[in-house]
Amino acid sequence: MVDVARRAGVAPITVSRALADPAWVSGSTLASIRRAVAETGYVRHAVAGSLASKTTRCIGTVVPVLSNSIFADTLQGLSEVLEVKGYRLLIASSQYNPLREQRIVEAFVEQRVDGIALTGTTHTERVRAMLTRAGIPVVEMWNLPTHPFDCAVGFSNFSAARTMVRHLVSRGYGRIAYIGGPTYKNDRTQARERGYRAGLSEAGLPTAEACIRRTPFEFENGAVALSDLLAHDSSIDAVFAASDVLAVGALLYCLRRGWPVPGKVALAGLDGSPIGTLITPELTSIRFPRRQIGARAAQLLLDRIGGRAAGAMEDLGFELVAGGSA
Amino acid sequence: MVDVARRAGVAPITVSRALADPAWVSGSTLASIRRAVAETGYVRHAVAGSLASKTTRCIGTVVPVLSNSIFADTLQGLSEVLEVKGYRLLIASSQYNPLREQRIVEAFVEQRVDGIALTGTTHTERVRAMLTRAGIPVVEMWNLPTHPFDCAVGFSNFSAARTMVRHLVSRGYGRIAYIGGPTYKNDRTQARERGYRAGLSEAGLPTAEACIRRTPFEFENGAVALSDLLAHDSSIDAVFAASDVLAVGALLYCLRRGWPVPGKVALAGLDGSPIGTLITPELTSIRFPRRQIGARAAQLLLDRIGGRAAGAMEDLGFELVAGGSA
DNA sequence: TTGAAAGCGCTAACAG
DNA sequence: CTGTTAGCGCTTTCAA
Repeated sequence: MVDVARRAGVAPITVSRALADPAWVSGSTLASIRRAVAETGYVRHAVAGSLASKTTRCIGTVVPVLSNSIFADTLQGLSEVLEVKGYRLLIASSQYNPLREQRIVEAFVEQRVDGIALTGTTHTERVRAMLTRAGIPVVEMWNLPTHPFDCAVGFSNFSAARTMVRHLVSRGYGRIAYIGGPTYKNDRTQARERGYRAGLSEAGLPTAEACIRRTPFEFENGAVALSDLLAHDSSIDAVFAASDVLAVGALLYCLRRGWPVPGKVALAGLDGSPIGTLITPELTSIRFPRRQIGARAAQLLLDRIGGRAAGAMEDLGFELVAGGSA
Repeated sequence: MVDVARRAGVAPITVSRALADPAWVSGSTLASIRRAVAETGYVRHAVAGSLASKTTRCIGTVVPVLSNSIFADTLQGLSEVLEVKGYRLLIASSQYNPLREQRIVEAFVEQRVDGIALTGTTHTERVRAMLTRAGIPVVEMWNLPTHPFDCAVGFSNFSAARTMVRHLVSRGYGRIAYIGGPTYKNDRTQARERGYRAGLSEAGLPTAEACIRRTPFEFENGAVALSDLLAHDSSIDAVFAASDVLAVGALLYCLRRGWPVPGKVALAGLDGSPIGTLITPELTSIRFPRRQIGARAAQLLLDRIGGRAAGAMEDLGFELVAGGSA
């Protein structure tokens, strides 16, 4: 920067200003600085800039996995909003492990990110302590926390699951099994499972542990779980999978076996993935504004960084999509 | 750090050493520093550290999109290898746009990343110039460059596509249409399309522009392209989609219409996505070591950072998976 | 094994 | 609109 300044015949701080906002310097000064930058191939040293300005214009985010496209949409929403404001998004995946999330958050705090977006509401004590102490704006996404950290944007995973069970009951299904994700330290899968149980019990239907499977979100696991459920209880007439990945896996399994759906067994999912609407029969599911969750999360962080009040909590809701699978 | 040092009764530099590598200080010193860190809640300031040490221990990577799980696997491979060595992965998506890639690379250089992993071999002149000038180790992934930058790891997209056409020809198909991705500034889709044409021409089959569709990688686009192809030429007996997303979309469309596959039309894809093996009929496709591409890319970057020679080029190959769809 | 001194390259604050 | 001064918080280098 000193070199550029010398060439342009100005002080370094003027180069700094010209680069930060061209409107801060006169037209002729800007032109000579631009020329000097081009001639020298100068590239701003953002690390030094951040140290001096005490701001990195970086936002960190933790998603469980990158391989599930539902989070990709949220990341897209986050990055679109942040990009416009000149913020950069640092993405990391926790593999559904709070300790990995903790390590990621530690790194984010060390890097002095200006804000953090977390997936879910399950975090270690140390994560809570570090973020509180560091005073970094935080937004929790994809579920509505009972003990919010700061801001949150998502929907009620509990209500979504219960709504689906109500729908299945209204369609006349009475033996509704459940395939969910692993519930260990996962607020969203826990809420969905509670929603399933609540839906059954309010319909006066029994919940049997034997009609519940918990398995990682992979297509094939949906198939395995379904086959296992039906092998153990042939009276099951509907299976609610708390994720479209599992539901699609189960549906493809039925098609492979030549079983009619919902003739042999009705199927329903949760997520509203694009593939669910293309498959035959169309998958009954629940759709969430996935990209919007990210976009609003970004906006809430920017608001907080801009000094606006904390504690915002936004429920973006969900929508049941009735397909032919149930 | 000064506070921590004072509490521990040592100089700041000793704290710095203890945090960087516990083996650099004596056991008792380490203990008192650890205590002081815990008492004060001190968190290392990585930005200041990077400025002083001229290394960020960050690697930047650019993928086209996050929503396609094929890149998620590569990112997983990258991050697993880097994590072990204490490097952090910065992820950004270019949306298949070289100018967006350029902006991302500019930001990476400003942040002084220690290495960069790019998807594909199509880059702007400015990207090449910046990276060369900055002397940052670079690895190109997913295709083998004719004019490599530095290192590369991938496979021949051309050969993969040609191999699939040969397979279809060997199965007796003679009117093979093609659904590919947009070829504008995309070396991989270009190579695949060339492979398709080469496969046809070496079999003595004509290539007709009317039998080619180019469309973004979305399930539904595969359906639209297939329906369009068949509407224009009912003699088509096989369709090769240069991506499983498009192929699965096309296959689901056939199932929706009640068309037998391959009875009505044979289908083949490219990518080896998990869903292709679960669908009925199983999708004929070509599988790549997606995670391995990332893992090797990371290792090549680490080697370069460690001072080892540049210019490594690794062909990780591919494997044809014959399913019932063709 | 530990410490003192000297920056890393930039921007905030204030002044003109 | 532009410049001067004084750090930001750490690590390198050299020395003890």
